[in-house]
Amino acid sequence: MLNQTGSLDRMFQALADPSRRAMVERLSRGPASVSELARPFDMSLAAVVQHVQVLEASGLVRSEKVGRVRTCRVELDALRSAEHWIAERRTTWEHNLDRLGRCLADNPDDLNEEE
Amino acid sequence: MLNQTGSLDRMFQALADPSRRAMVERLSRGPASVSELARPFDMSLAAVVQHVQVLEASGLVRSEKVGRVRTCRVELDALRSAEHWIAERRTTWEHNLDRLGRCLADNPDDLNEEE
DNA sequence: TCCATAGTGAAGCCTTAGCTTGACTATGGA
DNA sequence: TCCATAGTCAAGCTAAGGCTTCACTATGGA
Repeated sequence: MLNQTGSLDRMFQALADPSRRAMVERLSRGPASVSELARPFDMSLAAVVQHVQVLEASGLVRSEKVGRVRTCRVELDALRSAEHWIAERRTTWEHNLDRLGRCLADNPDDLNEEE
Repeated sequence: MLNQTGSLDRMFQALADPSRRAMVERLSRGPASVSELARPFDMSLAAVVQHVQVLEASGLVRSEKVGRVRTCRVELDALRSAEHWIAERRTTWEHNLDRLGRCLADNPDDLNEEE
């Protein structure tokens, strides 16, 4: 869990590209070869391979080659940790708003501070 | 909800930078001015302003200027929708693994298909 | 044995990101 | 009224990102 900064960088960076998100989307429905991943795209195979490499470097996807076919699948833990980072900030902020709300409800005069 | 592709691009892109994540982190603990956001960084104010603009364009942060101070705060909905995208893929894949597991448990002979 | 399939690797190209600096514009307190 | 504060705007620079093409390397089926 230490120094996850770089890995979060790579994960969010990986998810920032619509083609790569589409690939993750596809892989969430089951493993696929690079060529299968490439099918929906109007893009060279080489480009798709590069996207897969980015996804793999980010930890979001794992792949292994059997014969001449490289099969890719999503990596649950990485998905979880990206989700978790966001959830943490969200809930922190939600609790803040909550406290603020209760505070305002308790002291209705404080809308304009110190007035 | 339609055509959220571009906005997801911008959100994940925004979260891909460690400085910007640190700013979101800071803002999740409460609103802050641009200068406050800048304080922890060894970076020009202008650079920080540009980060804030990226965050704002992504929808993750909202800001408003009062007097000469621009106050920033995180936007809950955007945070939720980024989180949601990941959660969807994750659960889809989790259910897949689940089904696979049950399937293998039911037909222990299918480990090598068709053999 | 031959050919089509499935990738790999490297070079190059153009665009975008993440800064910097320097000049400039409100604001607001002493 | 003046000056420090808090931003804003615009160049410009370097590096990274997202492609392409082309040449090349297994594999596996007919």
